[in-house]
Amino acid sequence: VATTIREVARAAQVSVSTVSRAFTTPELVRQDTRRRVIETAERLGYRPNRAARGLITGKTGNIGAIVPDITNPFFPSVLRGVQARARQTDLWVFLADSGEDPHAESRLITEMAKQVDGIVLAASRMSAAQLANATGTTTLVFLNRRVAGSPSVLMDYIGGAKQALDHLVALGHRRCVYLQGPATSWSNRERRRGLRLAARRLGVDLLELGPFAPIFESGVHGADLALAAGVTAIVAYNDLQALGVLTRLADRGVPVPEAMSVIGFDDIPMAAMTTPALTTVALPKEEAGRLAVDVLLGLLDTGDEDGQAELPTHLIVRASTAPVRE
Amino acid sequence: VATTIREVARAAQVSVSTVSRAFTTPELVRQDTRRRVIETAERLGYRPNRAARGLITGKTGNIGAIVPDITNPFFPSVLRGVQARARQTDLWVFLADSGEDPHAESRLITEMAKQVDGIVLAASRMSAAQLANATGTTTLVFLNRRVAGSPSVLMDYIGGAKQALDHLVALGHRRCVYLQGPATSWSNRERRRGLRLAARRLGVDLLELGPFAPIFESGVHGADLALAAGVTAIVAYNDLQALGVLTRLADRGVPVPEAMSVIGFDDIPMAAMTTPALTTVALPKEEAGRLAVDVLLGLLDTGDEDGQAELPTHLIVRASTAPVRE
DNA sequence: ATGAAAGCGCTAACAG
DNA sequence: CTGTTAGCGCTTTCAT
Repeated sequence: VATTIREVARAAQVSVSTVSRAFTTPELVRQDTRRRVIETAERLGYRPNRAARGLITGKTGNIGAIVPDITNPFFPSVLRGVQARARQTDLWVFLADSGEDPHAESRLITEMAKQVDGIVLAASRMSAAQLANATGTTTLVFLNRRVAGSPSVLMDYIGGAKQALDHLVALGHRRCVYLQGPATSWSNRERRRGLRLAARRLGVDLLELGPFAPIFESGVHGADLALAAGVTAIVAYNDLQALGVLTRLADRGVPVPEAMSVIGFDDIPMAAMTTPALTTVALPKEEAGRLAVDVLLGLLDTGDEDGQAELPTHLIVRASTAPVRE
Repeated sequence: VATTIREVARAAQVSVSTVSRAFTTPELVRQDTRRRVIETAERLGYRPNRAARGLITGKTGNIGAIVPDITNPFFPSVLRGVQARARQTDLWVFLADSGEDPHAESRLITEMAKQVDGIVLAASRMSAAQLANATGTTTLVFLNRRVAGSPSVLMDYIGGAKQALDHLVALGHRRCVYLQGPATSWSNRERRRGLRLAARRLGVDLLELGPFAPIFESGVHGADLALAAGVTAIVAYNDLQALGVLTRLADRGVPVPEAMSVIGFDDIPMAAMTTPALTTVALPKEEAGRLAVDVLLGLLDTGDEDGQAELPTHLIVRASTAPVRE
């Protein structure tokens, strides 16, 4: 039913190789021949079969994107970046959701490996051992996780955490709590590290709670804990948690930002839409997705291990933070 | 680098055909031979090359999923359903985001067609002409759009709209506004139709505003319009819009639900997390995604045009609706 | 029950 | 610049 290269060749009065060349290495075909071929192909509705091509070139023209939870608003943004950049290079992206399960994640990689040129692995939750095992099956680019010897796209959480605490200190806060994310999350460890560093430098009391799942409900949970701890500010692992904090605080009649300041990480769309709007460390989500594909492409083309790219982050001050009350 | 069927054949002392059969038609291979083959394959880490297989069987083992905007929380839920069901059948899913652009959507279909067995097209924004053109390139299953002669997974918006208005009327509301979604959206037309039907039957004044994009900002915009129109209740095209309404109303000092009732459609995760929590017509998003894949699979297997499946919807009453004030 | 051989649609030497 | 030929890894007749 689909037009093949042979039919085009016959119709255009050339050999199949010429048709093939007209598409893959046009500079090797005489101008007018090429035009004739392309026109004929167009007319016949010919589209090269990528599977057949891949069989011989060894490249599939596909990449994979694996995320822990597609319903976490952070990841759709990343995926949009991945997908947009892939489309520009005529690459297609296989989507997979590991459901926050490291084991499922590792299985997905193995099974996907055969039909992709590489995989963008977002916020991998795998253990070091699983990681070592997965590396090697196919070209992997990590997003939001640093892995020794593997290319990755990172974000400057140390800087972001510093900005968050500087902001809080400028407002007079001295006692804050950090609501942790998943224990398996590299970003959580990194954000915590940044917070600790800054807290020590600034002489701020930093209490760490958790780990918690990166979801709204954890914030609801954590808010009560923070309240009991008597702090004046809460830094959440991500915006989803922070939103949960906001809701719980409102329910308990604690005015934000008057009685408690709240900061998140991510800057998901909803962060700007709540009342009060959320102060948060904004992350370049789409850009990270695009960059991850670039890194992958670079790796495939030149084989150079570009190592780790780190993207800047910046605090967006909205309405959920204010000077500490006397 | 990857193990091929030939190596397995040699190692297991059989021909390649036997290895092939052991995987695809095990009943044609003697028990012990099969076991030996499978074991050898396992040991060698052999995984059949799907592209090569597809070349000859004509099936790729891939399906496509196209959504208008992956950052709209409705779609990640659908995608999760699609992906989960696909994985159960050892199918892989290509993801594409059309960016709400009908033209891009139609191009994506054509380009994707060659490498998939079928496509789940969520909330297609294409015109009837573009639709007619796209049908036929590959097997298409529509989700949230009725297309004559094409299989689709629909939701009962008529029923949902009825529930919403019944609820409003029970609370004493007589004048409401409907904030429309995109003009190109079938769900918008359908929800509007359901609302009109119910309004007529119940003797409710229904004012229609829009069309608007299915985003938060449209709700902000629409809230002012609704206020000026002097209604007591707002039904938004979707939860994102409804959230915008809530925010704007709060900013303008209009208490919800005391001075205005607000209802959305979708039941995105955020709907339960706002203050007040949003009353909304819940849609079976994941289920729809799974069902779409089932329909697609059925179509591919048996070729039967199952026609249109319609999933039930139900109103979830939360805190954004209340009796109209005297 | 198993093997040999013929391709699926395409690209990549290798000749001219 | 273009054509011929040999496969890529696999499934599927057709024999045996």
